[in-house]
Amino acid sequence: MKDVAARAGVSVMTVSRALSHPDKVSGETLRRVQAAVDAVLYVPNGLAGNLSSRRSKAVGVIVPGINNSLYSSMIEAVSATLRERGFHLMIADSGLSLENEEKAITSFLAQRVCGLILHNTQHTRKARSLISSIGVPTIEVGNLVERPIDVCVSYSNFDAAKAMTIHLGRLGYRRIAFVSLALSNNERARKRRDGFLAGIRELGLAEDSCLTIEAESGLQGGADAIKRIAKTAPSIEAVFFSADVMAVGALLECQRRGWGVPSKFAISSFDDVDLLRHVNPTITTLLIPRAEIGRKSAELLLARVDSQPTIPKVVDLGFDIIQREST
Amino acid sequence: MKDVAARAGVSVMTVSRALSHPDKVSGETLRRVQAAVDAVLYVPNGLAGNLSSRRSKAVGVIVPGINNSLYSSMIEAVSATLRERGFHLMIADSGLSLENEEKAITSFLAQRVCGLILHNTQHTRKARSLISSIGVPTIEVGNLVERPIDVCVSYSNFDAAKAMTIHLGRLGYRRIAFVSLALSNNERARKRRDGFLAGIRELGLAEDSCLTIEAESGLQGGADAIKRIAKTAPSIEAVFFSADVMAVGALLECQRRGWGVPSKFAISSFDDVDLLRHVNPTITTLLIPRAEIGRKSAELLLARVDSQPTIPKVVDLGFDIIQREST
DNA sequence: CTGTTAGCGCGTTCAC
DNA sequence: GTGAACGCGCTAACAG
Repeated sequence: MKDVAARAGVSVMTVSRALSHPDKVSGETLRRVQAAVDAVLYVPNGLAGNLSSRRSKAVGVIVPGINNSLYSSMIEAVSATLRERGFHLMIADSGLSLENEEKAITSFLAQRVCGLILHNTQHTRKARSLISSIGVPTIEVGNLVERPIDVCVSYSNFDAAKAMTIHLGRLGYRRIAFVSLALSNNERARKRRDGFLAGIRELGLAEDSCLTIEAESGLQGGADAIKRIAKTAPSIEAVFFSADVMAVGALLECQRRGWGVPSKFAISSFDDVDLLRHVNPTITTLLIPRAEIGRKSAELLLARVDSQPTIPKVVDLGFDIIQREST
Repeated sequence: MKDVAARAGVSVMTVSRALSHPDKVSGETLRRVQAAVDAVLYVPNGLAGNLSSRRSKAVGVIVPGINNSLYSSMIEAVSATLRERGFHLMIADSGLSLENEEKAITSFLAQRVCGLILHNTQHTRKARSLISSIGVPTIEVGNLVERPIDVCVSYSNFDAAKAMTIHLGRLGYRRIAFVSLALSNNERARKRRDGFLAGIRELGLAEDSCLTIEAESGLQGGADAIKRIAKTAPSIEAVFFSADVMAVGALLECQRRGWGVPSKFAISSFDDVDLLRHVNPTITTLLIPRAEIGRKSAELLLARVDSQPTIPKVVDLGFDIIQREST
């Protein structure tokens, strides 16, 4: 920056202003500075600027898995929103471990991110106290909580699972199975299970004619689950796969075995991934507004960073049921 | 840090040493410092440290799309490798636009990242000169180039497409169609097309009995492409979908129409996404070592950052052909 | 509109 | 083993 100042024949301060607040500088000076910047291929040192002004333009995002389209569609929306506003995106992968999340938070805080987006609503004690003692704006995503650290932007896993269960009941299915990811260490999965059970009760169905099982994620997990159900509970009429692409794995397994869908098993899923619209039959599912959650989170976070006044503490972005051929 | 020093009854310098080089400090002092750190919930300011030591621990990664499992599986591997070594990950999405890439590079350089990973081998002039004038270690990924800016870690799109084409020829298919993403603005797609044509020539097939078309990405793009081929070139025997999940979209469309695969159309794909193993028939494809590319890129980048001596300029991680039921 | 002064919070370099 | 001074590159707060 000194070089640029010398070359333009002005002070360092003027260069700084010309770059940060172009309107606070005369047109002539501005031109000279810009010419000098181009000549030297000057790249301002954002770190030094951050240190001096005591604020950074980096946002930290922590997700359970980067290579999972549900999270990455949210990240993409966050990324686009941040870029529009000139902010940077730092990403860490917690792999559903609270300890890893805590490490990532510590690491982000050490880099003085101006805000955090956490795809998780459970945290270690230390993580919570760190965030609140530093006072960094934080958006929690992935589940609706009543008392967020700061701000929560999400849909309700409980409500969504309950709504789908009731939807299946209204379609006439009375023996319904619920397949989820491992419940331990996964609050979202537990909330969905609770929503399912609430739906069963509200429908007035016999709880012992229904079923709750856990499965591995992925297509294989779904295929395994449907085989297990056929073997141990053949009277089941509908299966609600509450995560991931398990429903597709189950459908493909049914095709391999010549089992009709929905005649032998009706199938429903939780997220509207592209694939569900392309298989035969198309699969009934919930539409979770992942991209909108990302966009809204980033917007509210930046509003918090600008310390804009009243911001809602909890934003429920809802969900929709997409009825298709598989139910 | 001042607070910590006062609380521990030592100088700021001693605190700094206790945190960075614990072995250079007496056990007693170390204990007192750590107690003070815990008491104040002190989080060291990494930015200030970077500024002072003139190096940061952040790596910038630029991909054409965050929400694309081919890139995100690479990113995940990068993320894991960086975390092991205590480095941070910044991500930007260029959307296949060179202008956006240049902006992202400028932005990363301003944040003084210690290295760059670019999923792209074409860049604007300004981007190239910026990188080389700053001299920041840079890994290019996504296509094998002879003269990389710095280091290139990839597979060869040309060789892979050629190998698959020859594989199809050896299986007896003589009229082969090649479906790719839009060729403009996409060097990888062009290299694959060139590889296909080279394969056709090497097989000694009549070029006019073959076909090259462009399609939209995604399942729908594949479905549209196979319909177009059936209509305009029904004599085609095998279709090589050179990107994304188009092959699955095509297979599902064939199922809807009752067209046998491979009897009416043989189908092959480019990346071994999980789905290809689960549909009926399973789909022949290329295995591109995306995760290994990510891991290797991160490792070589960190080696460059540590200014380790001789590093290969071009690393070819190869590919494999996975023969399945669809061909 | 422009320049001057004084740090931002840490690491480096020397002394002690 | 420990501490004091200085500077990294920039910007906030004044003064001119």
